[in-house]
Amino acid sequence: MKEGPDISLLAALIGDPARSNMLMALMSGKALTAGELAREAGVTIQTASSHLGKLEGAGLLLKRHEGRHRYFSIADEDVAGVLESLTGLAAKRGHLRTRTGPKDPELRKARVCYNHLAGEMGVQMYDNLITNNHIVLKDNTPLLTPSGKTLMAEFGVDLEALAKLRRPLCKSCLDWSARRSHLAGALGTALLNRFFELGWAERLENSRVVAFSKTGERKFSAMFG
Amino acid sequence: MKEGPDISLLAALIGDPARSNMLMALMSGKALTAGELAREAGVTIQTASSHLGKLEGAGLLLKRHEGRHRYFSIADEDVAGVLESLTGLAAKRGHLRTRTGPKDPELRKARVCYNHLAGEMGVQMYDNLITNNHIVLKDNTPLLTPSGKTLMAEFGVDLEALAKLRRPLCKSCLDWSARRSHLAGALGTALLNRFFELGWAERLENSRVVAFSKTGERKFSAMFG
DNA sequence: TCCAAACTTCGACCCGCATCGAATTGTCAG
DNA sequence: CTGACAATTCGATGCGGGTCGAAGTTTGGA
Repeated sequence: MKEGPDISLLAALIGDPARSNMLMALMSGKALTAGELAREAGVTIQTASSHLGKLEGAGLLLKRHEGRHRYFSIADEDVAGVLESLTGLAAKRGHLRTRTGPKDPELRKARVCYNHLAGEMGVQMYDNLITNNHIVLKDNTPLLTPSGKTLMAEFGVDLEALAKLRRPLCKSCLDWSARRSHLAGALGTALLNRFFELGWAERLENSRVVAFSKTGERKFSAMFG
Repeated sequence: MKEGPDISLLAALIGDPARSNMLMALMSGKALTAGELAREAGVTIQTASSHLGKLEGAGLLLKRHEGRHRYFSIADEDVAGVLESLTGLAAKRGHLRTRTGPKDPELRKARVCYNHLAGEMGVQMYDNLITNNHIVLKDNTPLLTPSGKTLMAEFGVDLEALAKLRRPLCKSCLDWSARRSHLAGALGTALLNRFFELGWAERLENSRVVAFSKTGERKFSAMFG
């Protein structure tokens, strides 16, 4: 009967409100300091430090020293995937947070998921890439076709640089708001960064919202609509 | 900051060892009584009843009355998906249960995942269906092609009956042991049941192991190898 | 060298909840 | 109706762990 991995350790870790708040804050993809995460979770810095130590010990977070700051970030995309799938189930079951902010509609439209674009616009882009045969799915992992590679090169994405990274180029990630998939992986990250570079969009402070400008959204639609 | 669903409730629910043991036992796909689940989790029946009430209240389990027994089962495939993804992460992080039984190799080879075939043979079957173009992936959801439909009909799967169900015909599910996808959904369930009907395999008591006979495995390989 | 800021460690408190005993309800068999 | 079994409810207990105050450690700046 006692077969397989033990999920209770990980789930209990995620199950504490202070820790889950920190994890959700880190789903913005940014690395945050212990102090920022403490404010985010609404606890003192001592408590936060204890939590962060446990999360790091379990392999859910990475810690990076920088001067007298300690920056924490989500360990990898597997962790991000588990958090998004849990978020999806919670949304479906109606377990919403008590204070739903006014930014909820913007979040559903376009937000950062760890390090790539999620929300309606993320799903739209992913669908468009597939229907235009720029990406094909093979055993659940998206693959860039030759036509996709030329498109990315024209758009200013350095595919050779991406290939040198250890990360997989393409991954799919389930969207909790749209309940559809969007593009993750190194390419997903590169595309989102390119949107920022081109001035199509910018990140709202202290939020996961990705705010597209009028012209930015028009160009996005022209390319992926 | 307080945006999106609250995952801490669900995660805390899964995070208790007794409850996670029950959930893992129910991942066999069978409906189990409160007493069986209590034995499985190693707690008294009163404690189990309390846990099961909470799990049902949160929408993770379904309760069915039958005489003086109450049968519990996983609520739906979304819940099963979250549990499998958590299991995958736990396995990768090495959070194994204390007492790993001798059946571990058999589990990795072929096991039941909620109600369909998982493990190496499950992945093998899924890969074969895709490479032979019996299933194509469209936006992460597998679709049965015409050639796939004739194959299933020849194999004795009543596709019309499956279409009448509310469940999606095909879904993909991430495998914690192989870290690849296998086939879930109504078709995945139907195929596994057909293997049992044909005598190719049978379930080991009190376990998720699917034991193929020699001839059963040979025929399976001839079809999906 | 001294101080301030960021963080960690230690220790104590205390709330929450898992756990089980006892009693209650419901169901089946005779 | 009675006894046996399955499960729920209630109440009491006890432990684990989240929380924060205070002290200690590391780093940066003056």
